[in-house]
Amino acid sequence: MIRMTKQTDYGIVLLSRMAGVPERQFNATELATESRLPQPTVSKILKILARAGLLDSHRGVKGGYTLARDPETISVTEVIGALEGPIGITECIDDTPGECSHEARCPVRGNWHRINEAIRQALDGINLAEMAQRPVPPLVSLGGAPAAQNADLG
Amino acid sequence: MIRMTKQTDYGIVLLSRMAGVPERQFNATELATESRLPQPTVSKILKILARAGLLDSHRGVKGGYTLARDPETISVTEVIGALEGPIGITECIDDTPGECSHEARCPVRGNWHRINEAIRQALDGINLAEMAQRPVPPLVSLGGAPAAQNADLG
DNA sequence: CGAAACAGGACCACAGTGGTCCTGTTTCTC
DNA sequence: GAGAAACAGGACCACTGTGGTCCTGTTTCG
Repeated sequence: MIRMTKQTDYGIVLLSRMAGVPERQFNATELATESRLPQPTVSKILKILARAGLLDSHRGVKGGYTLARDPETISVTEVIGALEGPIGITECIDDTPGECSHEARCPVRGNWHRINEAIRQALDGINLAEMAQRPVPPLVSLGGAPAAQNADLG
Repeated sequence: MIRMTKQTDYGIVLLSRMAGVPERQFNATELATESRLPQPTVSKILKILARAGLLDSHRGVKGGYTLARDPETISVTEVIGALEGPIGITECIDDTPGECSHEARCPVRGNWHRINEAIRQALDGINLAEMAQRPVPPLVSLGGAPAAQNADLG
């Protein structure tokens, strides 16, 4: 499975929640409680997002975080970029020579860019406003209808 | 950065090389030498790919591996799936209930599927034959006429 | 029968991640 | 002005997973 770190996972969850009420200010404790995530972890993630410019921070007693921009203008790509660095899969994301010891004879170097670009574009097409929507009805309150045990993707 | 393991990275490199001469048989030592990768690691990866049905293995002195199918019919999705499990980013890839402790209140659960699906489709559109092509001028001549550039993705 | 190559594990060092904690600094309230 | 609340910025640590090696079969060719 292609993994992204939990930090990024959580970050998107947190931002999506904030995107639901874009103008409101949230503080770390509140978001942690709502999300059932550990408070220090939430705080850490919010700090990173603020430093990346996705959130505005307000210090002091009535401080907290607000979205720096409209959720429609914040793509998933940006969030991932802030929390994990540039979108990409291999070490040869950019064209900096000398990064890869197999550079000279790597037959797929150019094609990785194709893959990375495909992923980047896919993520670029999804913004926080869309993530804040709820496309599926709540699963839990339905009396626990058992889903397929080995659900697969394809 | 969204990472995939080096194992998968190497796997795609190896398969791409094999896809360049689809009918030929390669053994692990040979591929390791060509790719400048450690032989045991290459061997390990090839074994996994064979078990997944992407390669046919031939034991004995003149044994080795051949592509199980035409490279055009093997997508990057399949390779990644064989080496890392199902394509996806979060733990809630499938709809199995109970996997995620935040399930009940996770506002983005359904939307992760959108992201995962976008990535899956992006990777699905790239096959081994395309990866075997050389979009950059060949630095190591293999004596074969370079295939015509196919449809560009980017 | 011996050599070469795959099959299938066990095993280990190491890096990266997840998570906690501590010490500032700012700002609101009393 | 003092105290509390909340962000800022690191340091720190346990643990998982990955990358890589190695060993013991088993098959097949010469």
